[in-house]
Order: sequence, then C-alpha cells, then structure tokens
Amino acid sequence: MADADGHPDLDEFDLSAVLHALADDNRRSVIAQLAHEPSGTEQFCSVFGLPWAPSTRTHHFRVLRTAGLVWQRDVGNGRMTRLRREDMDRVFPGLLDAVLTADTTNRSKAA
Amino acid sequence: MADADGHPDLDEFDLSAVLHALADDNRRSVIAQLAHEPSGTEQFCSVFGLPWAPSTRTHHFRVLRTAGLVWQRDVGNGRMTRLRREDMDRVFPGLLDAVLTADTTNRSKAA
DNA sequence: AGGCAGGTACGATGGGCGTCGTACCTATCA
DNA sequence: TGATAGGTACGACGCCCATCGTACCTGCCT
Repeated sequence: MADADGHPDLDEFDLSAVLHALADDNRRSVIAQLAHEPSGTEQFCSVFGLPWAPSTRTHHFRVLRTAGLVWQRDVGNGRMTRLRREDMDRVFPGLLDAVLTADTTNRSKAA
Repeated sequence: MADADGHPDLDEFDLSAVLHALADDNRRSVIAQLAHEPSGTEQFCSVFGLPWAPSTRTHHFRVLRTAGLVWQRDVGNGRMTRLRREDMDRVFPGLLDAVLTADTTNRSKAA
C-alpha cells in the first residue's frame, strides 16, 4: 500500500476488487456522481443521497478506496472524496467509461 | 426470462449481475478463454482447466449464464458453452472488451 | 467550555456466496 | 445390458459481506 489509509498503488490495482466494488448499485451511483463533476472535483461523503447508516457509508467508501476507485483526504472535521479517473484509465483503459455508460443504460431501463 | 434455462433476454440484462459474475478470477478466465476462440465457438464445460469440483463448476456456469454472459445448450450427453459477445456488446458496449483487456493486464502483472 | 456535526472503530447479526459430497439422470459405447 | 462419462439437484458447511447500533474521536462554532 502506498499509504496507511488503504489507497493502493497503481501496480497494486486488482481487477476482481474493482469489479466487486462496482457490482453494487449504490456504490456505482457514488462513482457515477463523482464522474459527473469536472475532473478532480471533491465531494463530502454525506452529499450522496444514499440509504446508508453512517457506519455503513464508511464501509462502502472503504471498499471503493481500497479498490483504487476513489481518493480520500481529511479536510477539517470532514473528509473529501475524489474519483481516481486518471489512475483507473491508466491501469484499466476504457473500463470505467464502459461501466459508467452501461450504468446509465441499465438505470434508464428501470428493470 | 426468455427460456427456462436461465438465459436472460436483452432487456433483462442487469449490470450488477454481470459485474458480479466477472468479479471472480476463475469465472473471468472462462470468459477470456471463450473470447480467445473465433466468434461463436462452442466448448465443453470440462475443457477449461479449472480447480472446481463438478458441482461447483455447474454453479459458476449458472452464474455466467443467468448474467447473460454465455449461452449453453445440450449436445448429446454433454453441454456446449458459447460466449454471448454480440448481446453483451449491444447492451453494454465496450464493457466486455475493457474487462478482457484489463484481465490480460492484471494477469500478466502477477500481483 | 460546551454542544454539535462528520466520520470512524468495533461488535453483532442476518443473508448470500463459494465449496463440496452424494445421489441421480442421460447419452454413448462396448 | 452394463459401464462410464458429462452434468445436474440437493443439502451442508464455512466464510465473507452488508447492515446497523453504539461508543468514541476530532474539528468547528457559539
């Protein structure tokens, strides 16, 4: 690990972990919301309107963080989350875009 | 469901199910092996050198089948498996290619 | 100092998944 | 007809995951 907060290095990215992290509607929704903002935008964890208890939210953000999908840093009493788009695109080219596109398709289907 | 064997229709494809099915090294290996063959090639389930007991193999192929990733049909006393590449590309464009490329990268890393 | 809000750590719980053994079915072949 | 191989169904077991409550920590604000 590059640091003690669970952010993996580029050569530590694991495809199974990434796919597992994305194989959840709510987690994918977080990624989609981050991807909608301009590159590098940071958001608070509590901004995403998700049906999670605080401790559950911590759990899911850790899944996203340890998979390498997001970067988190402490800011004051809160914590900012930013999408690691460049890193993902470098290690797994096209994967994030394909998932985000597929997510839009899948969501509009209202299956 | 289009049929009783668990093959979903195009409008029943679920992104979470697909990603979950692909979030496993061995299952992804099956997809990769099928994708290596010419389009439409069918293979026996037992061909893939996997560390699975027969009943475990049945389970994993069902996961791939119900996610819409493969098509299976009975042939004599056996069962042939074929990749549903066209269907996947239609519903989730670029997703399968991105995952297969990422899988090659990830595998060669020997993490 | 006191209160509050954002987050985390820990423990508990319920459910689903991966794994397998066993029994059973079906087709092929001698 | 009997043997065998490919697969499935079912049940069991262990483990991981998602969820939550509670307690706690840390900044910020009054």
